[in-house]
Amino acid sequence: MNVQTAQTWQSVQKEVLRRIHAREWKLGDLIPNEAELAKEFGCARTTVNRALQSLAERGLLERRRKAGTRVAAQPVAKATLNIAVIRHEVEDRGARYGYQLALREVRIAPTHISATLGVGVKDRLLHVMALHLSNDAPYALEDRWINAVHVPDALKQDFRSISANEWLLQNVPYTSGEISFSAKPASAENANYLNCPESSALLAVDRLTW
Amino acid sequence: MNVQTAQTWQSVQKEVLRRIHAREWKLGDLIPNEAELAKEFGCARTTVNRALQSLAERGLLERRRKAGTRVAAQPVAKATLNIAVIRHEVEDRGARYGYQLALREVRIAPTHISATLGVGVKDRLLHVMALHLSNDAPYALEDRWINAVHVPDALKQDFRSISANEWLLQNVPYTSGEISFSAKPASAENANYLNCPESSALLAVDRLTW
DNA sequence: CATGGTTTTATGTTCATACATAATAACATG
DNA sequence: CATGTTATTATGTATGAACATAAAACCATG
Repeated sequence: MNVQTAQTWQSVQKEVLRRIHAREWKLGDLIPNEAELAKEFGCARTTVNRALQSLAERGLLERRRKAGTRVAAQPVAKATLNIAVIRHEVEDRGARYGYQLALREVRIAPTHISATLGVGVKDRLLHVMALHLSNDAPYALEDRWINAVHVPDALKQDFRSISANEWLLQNVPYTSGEISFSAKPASAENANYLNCPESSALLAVDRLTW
Repeated sequence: MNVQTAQTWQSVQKEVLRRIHAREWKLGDLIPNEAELAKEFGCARTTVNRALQSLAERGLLERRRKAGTRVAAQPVAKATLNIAVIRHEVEDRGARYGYQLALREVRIAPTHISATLGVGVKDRLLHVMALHLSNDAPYALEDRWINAVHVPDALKQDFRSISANEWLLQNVPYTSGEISFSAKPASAENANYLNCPESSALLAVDRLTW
């Protein structure tokens, strides 16, 4: 009953982490309940609760009422990645940012787009394509479909001086979405915009946001 | 002073989110302090604190002692992505998983590797290359350098039946790291292992974990 | 022995209070 | 007027007590 003093929830968390790493508590193991840990650490249960909850959010612990807390059997590493505005991405590297609108139209979307967005095949969407430049060299091609029903203000924007990427982030802070990464060879159209050889390896970031 | 009842920290969070989205609080705005919000919502400051802290973690609010809380001027969208074991990735898609060790050696790493890992140029690292198969087709090529100083047990593993990916996750739960995505054309070596044309577009996931 | 209700238990959350801490603002002092 | 010192203030955190809730375990009843 290794009583310690000066407990903050971070220090409790640190100790719990240590035990997991040191394999005192192995993967899948049930760990002592909050009350016991509180007694051992000499702090309030609330404090232990805060520490464990935070670790559960990170995916290192799995907690269920009544069942108790166990070390995640399969510690799904959760990474948080910061999705920045493309302009900042470029500027943070010390490069000069440039922006160029390539296309802006309101039209019926291709079926695979309307299906993914969950809109009717006949619904009109705002379609914007633009080039982001880093030191005048093509950096990224933005190809975006915006549902005008949810973002009516977007129709008023011409996106000639500000990118949809940045405008949306400033005007429609979103809270949830999906992202997927893939690598694709450059299509003829891509190659044209990006000024690169056809079928070069491109990083495609598909986003879906609400 | 819109007093409400039945406040949970989630409901407070929801209301704060609503105000941000409704632009009652605009980007960069200073919002009322915890005590005021608590009074308005008719709950304890602790509850408001919990709600705001969680939103700050998500990157929607910026908080500084004494300075107060403001809506993030640049709402850096933070996405949490789950890094699964490759085997599960494959199996979750209903495919048959296969694994094949291609190379296992202990050697001095190339300078760009040792530099990134922050080890001496003469330090010996465990180098493992392996192929992950999905329905017998090459799915991913794992190219891994392990610092034997930090993970001595890895030297005892031959990685012939379990991948380094999975073994490490099970035996060395890590807590922090970096990930970067990029697209690369397949090198001759890659193409050989993955059984694909040279210079096809590959998604490269560079990880650095402690 | 299946089934449904009841108890038990571990986590989830709220609250009031108290004190800690960082950072700004106000002030004083040379 | 620059510079260092001292309040002031908003967030950060700990605590014990209380009640909520989900889920497992137990038990009775047909």
